[in-house]
Amino acid sequence: MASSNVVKEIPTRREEILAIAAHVFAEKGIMNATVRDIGQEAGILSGSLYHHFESKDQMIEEVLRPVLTSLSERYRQIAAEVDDPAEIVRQVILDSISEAAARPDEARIFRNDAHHLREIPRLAFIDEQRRELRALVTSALRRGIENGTFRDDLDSDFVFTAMFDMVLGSIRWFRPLGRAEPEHVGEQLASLVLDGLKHD
Amino acid sequence: MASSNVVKEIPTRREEILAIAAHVFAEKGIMNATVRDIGQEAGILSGSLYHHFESKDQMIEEVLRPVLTSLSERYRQIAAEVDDPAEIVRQVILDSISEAAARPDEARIFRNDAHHLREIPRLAFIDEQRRELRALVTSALRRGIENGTFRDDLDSDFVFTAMFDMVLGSIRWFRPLGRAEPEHVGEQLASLVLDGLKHD
Amino acid sequence: MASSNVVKEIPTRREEILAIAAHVFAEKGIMNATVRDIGQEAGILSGSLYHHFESKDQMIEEVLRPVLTSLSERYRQIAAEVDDPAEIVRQVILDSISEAAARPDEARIFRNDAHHLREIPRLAFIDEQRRELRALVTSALRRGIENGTFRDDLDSDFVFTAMFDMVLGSIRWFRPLGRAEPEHVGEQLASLVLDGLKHD
Amino acid sequence: MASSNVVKEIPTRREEILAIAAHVFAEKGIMNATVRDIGQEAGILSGSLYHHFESKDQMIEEVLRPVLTSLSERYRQIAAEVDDPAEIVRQVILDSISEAAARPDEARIFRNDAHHLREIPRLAFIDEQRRELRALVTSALRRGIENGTFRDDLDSDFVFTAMFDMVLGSIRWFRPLGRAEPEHVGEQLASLVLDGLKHD
DNA sequence: TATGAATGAGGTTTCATTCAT
DNA sequence: CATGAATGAAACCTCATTCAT
Repeated sequence: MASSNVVKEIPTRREEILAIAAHVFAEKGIMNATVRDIGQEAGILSGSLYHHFESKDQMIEEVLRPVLTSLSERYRQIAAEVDDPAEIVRQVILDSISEAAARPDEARIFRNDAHHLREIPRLAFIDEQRRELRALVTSALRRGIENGTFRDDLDSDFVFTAMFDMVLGSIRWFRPLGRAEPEHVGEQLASLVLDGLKHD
Repeated sequence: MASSNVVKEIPTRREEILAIAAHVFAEKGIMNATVRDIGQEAGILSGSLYHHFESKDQMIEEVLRPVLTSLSERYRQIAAEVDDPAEIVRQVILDSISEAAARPDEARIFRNDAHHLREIPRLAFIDEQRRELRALVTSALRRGIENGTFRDDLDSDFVFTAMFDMVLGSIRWFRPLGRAEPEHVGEQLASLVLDGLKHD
Repeated sequence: MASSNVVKEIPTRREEILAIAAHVFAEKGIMNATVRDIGQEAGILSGSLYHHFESKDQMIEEVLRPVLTSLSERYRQIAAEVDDPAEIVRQVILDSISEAAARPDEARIFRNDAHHLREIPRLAFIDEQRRELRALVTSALRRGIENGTFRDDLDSDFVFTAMFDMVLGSIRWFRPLGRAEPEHVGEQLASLVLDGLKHD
Repeated sequence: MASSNVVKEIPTRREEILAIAAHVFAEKGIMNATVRDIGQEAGILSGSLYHHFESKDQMIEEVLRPVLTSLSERYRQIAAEVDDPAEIVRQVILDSISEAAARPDEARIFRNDAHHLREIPRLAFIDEQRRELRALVTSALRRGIENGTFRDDLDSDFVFTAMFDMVLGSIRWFRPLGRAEPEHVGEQLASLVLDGLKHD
């Protein structure tokens, strides 16, 4: 009882497999990755995976849900604590990128397979969470336009979409795959979005 | 003889099927779209597709190659005719988006399935073409940094990647699916990249 | 009318195609050769073959029947004209090999696909012709045993089978594919069968 | 532990299926036999075969390789132990026929489908093994010619080919399909090759 | 005669999933 | 917890054949 609160849990076999599955999904793509691939990587037969999980879709869900839960919390915190619109945009970008860096496999899955995820019924929560995030960001954008921080000739929804395509794309740049530290990537991206390419 | 120069050719059955295939690929994703889907949409049996094409992969190739050929030409023209780095960036964005608007199915395929395309051997030309484009854009970015147009604290390669994630993402906004004219989307995007969100 | 008796006919398109088909069948094997292969080699589409022939099986039949008819005649002539059993065996081997040399494609088909031919109903005549030949040869063998020319410890049917496996196999040795003239191959084979490997 | 050396192993499901596959291949021919045929004979669906084997070609390989391995060993033993060229020829024929009698399905496959086997890449070992055997036999033949045992007017390579066409052909004569015991067939064949049809 | 398009049956293979042991 | 065997649906592809033009 005590241990479960204080000490980092020894991962159960289930969690081990989930981590492996995440990696396989990221590496091969959700559609391309077979349960056999996952079993092989885990050192068991594909059929044995079904002692731990109901289906491949359930594995996908359990891989992705924690990331979104965690992101959701961060975004709510930002919304509650930060007031300046530009700072909200910056924090959302930095936090998203930091989360992606902390869970690189999951981030790659979102990046590469967003399209396919949408067709899995039990993954509907992804879209919900995205709507929540969109509301947070676009409301900040609109406030920024009102108070004169942001230009008024850009569509908020459009800017949100573009921002997040960049965020998801930027994970290709993280070490060790790419060449930059996640913090650096986040700063460059936030700066690009807020200030643009041109000087002043 | 004269007419073949002036009048738009009647599409052959092969071209008809190719257009249908492009749509199915865009709609369902390359991996998810089956040859049966394509056959059904074309009103023939899946096996009959092999009268026109050698394989599903060949269809994919023939769907995508023309877009890249056409883009390649445009980019070379820009490189040859435009000098100002900021104008090059703007033109590349506008032309890419206009091409995406002209061939919405193909654009969606690139957007949704880039990851899967990379694993099809005969589609290696996509990566080559991407490298060519990257060279053009990053060289303009570097010149812009040198002559003081662009900020010198942003990595050129990184900016290129981010730009193109946005370009591909922006196709979701075109009419009739979205709500904006492609020209408008292009201008917003170019402006966002060049000037950023913030006023001045 | 006169010309058809004296002059060698200009081959009709039908006959041209038949020759091509024979070659394709020989090269790829009857099962492996597709009507598309034949059409391609003939410079027309596979469907167009059906203006000349009812089916692939009919093509096979028309390719093979003339060889058997011709062989049948030769064998009957030998049976009618030759008396000495050893000479009959020798002549049958020489004539079979000379026929195989004259129609190399057909010979290869018999050699490689005998097994498959047996399953095509309209090719039943092949077995009939084989029975006829067997009767001729084994009768000569038995007469040879009776009159003391041949050893009496070898089974006639078995010797016939062995002889013809060698005959069909020997076509691999003809020029230009192999290294010997058909006449030479025939003499070696007849001599091997009649006198054996050992001296005297 | 001890038992695994003494008692004949219980065949695994894999081995069972392999034996069934060998039979189906022999019966219908390699090209004509479908994986569905094999599955049906094994009492499972064709797809289930792929739990045990990677492909139809792999099944063919695993069916044929043991025969060739076993033959190879026998031939090496003969080469090591026997000196007299005529005896080598006799032993090679007898052993080949005894092996063919022990594995009738595999022998029929070689006999009926040699031509098709050559086009399966992973079956290249068949040709290698054939070359090894050819070297053994032709070297014995040449030594026999030198020491006066064999006639010097027959080409060694040609005799080898003819011999083996007969050996493969002779399997049609084994009980229960044919009418003779394999040993008897072997003796007749060896005697025919060595001494010929004619008396002395 | 030939083309171009299509059929329809059947081929090999893949894969998520189930279940007795 | 895991294995080993199997299912069943569906994937891509092949090919002899047909037929309107």
